[in-house]
Amino acid sequence: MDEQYVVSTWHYVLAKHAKAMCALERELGDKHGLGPSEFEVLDRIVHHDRKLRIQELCDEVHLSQSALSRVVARLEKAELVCRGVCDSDRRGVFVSITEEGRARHLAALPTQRAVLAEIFADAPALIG
Amino acid sequence: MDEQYVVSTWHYVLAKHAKAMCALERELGDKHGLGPSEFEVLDRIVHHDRKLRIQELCDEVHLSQSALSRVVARLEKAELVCRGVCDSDRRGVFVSITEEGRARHLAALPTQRAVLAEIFADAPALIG
DNA sequence: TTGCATTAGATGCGACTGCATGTAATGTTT
DNA sequence: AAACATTACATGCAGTCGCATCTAATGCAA
Repeated sequence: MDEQYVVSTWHYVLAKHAKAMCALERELGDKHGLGPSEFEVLDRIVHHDRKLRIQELCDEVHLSQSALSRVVARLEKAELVCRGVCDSDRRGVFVSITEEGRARHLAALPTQRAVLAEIFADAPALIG
Repeated sequence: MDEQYVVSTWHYVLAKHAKAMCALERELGDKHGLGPSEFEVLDRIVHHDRKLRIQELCDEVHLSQSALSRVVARLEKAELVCRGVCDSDRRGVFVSITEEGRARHLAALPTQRAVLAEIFADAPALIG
C-alpha cells in the first residue's frame, strides 16, 4: 500500500464528501426542508421498514449518540417520526416514521439520487 | 452508471470520511494540538513551499471562505503562520508559515499518515 | 433487598461551520 | 474624476456537532 496512493485516496474522499454534502444540504434543504442528517435517518427507517432503537440508528448514520438524539428530536418536532418507549427495556426509545415522514422521504429521494448521480458520474470502480 | 452502485459509493465515502475525520481529530488534537483543518492548511502551505493568498487556499481545502479566514486566524494566534498584506492588491492577504509552524507540521505528518494508512489499508483501486 | 457498575438516551456547553453582510480596495463606465 | 459594480477578506449570527455529564432503568453481586 503506497503512501502517496493513500493520500490521493484521502483527498478524493474529502473532495467528493465536501461536494456531495454541500449539494445535498442545498437541494434537500431548499426543495424538501430536510438536512442531510434528517434525510439519512428517515432513509434508514424506511429501508428497514420497522421502528428502530436510537442505538440501532447510531450504528448506521455516522453521528454521535447526542447528535442523533437531536436529529430525532427535530424530526419529531416536524412530525416526521415519533418516539415511543420500548417495553422490554424502558430505558430504550423506539423511533418510527409517520405517514408524513414517509411521504417526505419519498419526495426527497429522487433529489438525493440526482445529486449523487451527478457527483459520482465519473466514479471509478471503488467497492471491493 | 447503476444507481445502486452510486449509492454504495456514497456510503463508502461517508463511512471513510467519518472514520478518518474522527481519528484525525483525536490523534492530531491529542498529540499535536491541531485540528484537521489547521493541519490541512499548514500542509498546503508546506506543499507549495511559498506564501499563499487566502483565496488560493480556499481552492484547495474544502472550507468556505469564512471558515478558512477563521482557521488562519487561529493559526496566526498560535504563531504557526503569519498574515501579511499583498502589495500588488492591498485587499489580499498572504499567509506564510513560521518556523514553529513548519516544525509542528513536520511533527504531525507521520501521525496523519499513520491514521490514513490504517483506515485506507483495505482501499481498492479508486483513482481513475 | 441493598449497593454498585453499566447502559440508553437527553442535555449543557464550547467549538467549528456556512450564510449573509460589512469594510475596504480595485475595476469599469461615463 | 465620479458613481457604481466587483472582489478580497473579516465578522455577526444561527445551526449542528462531539464531549462530558445527567437521569433513569437495568444487571449483577453480596
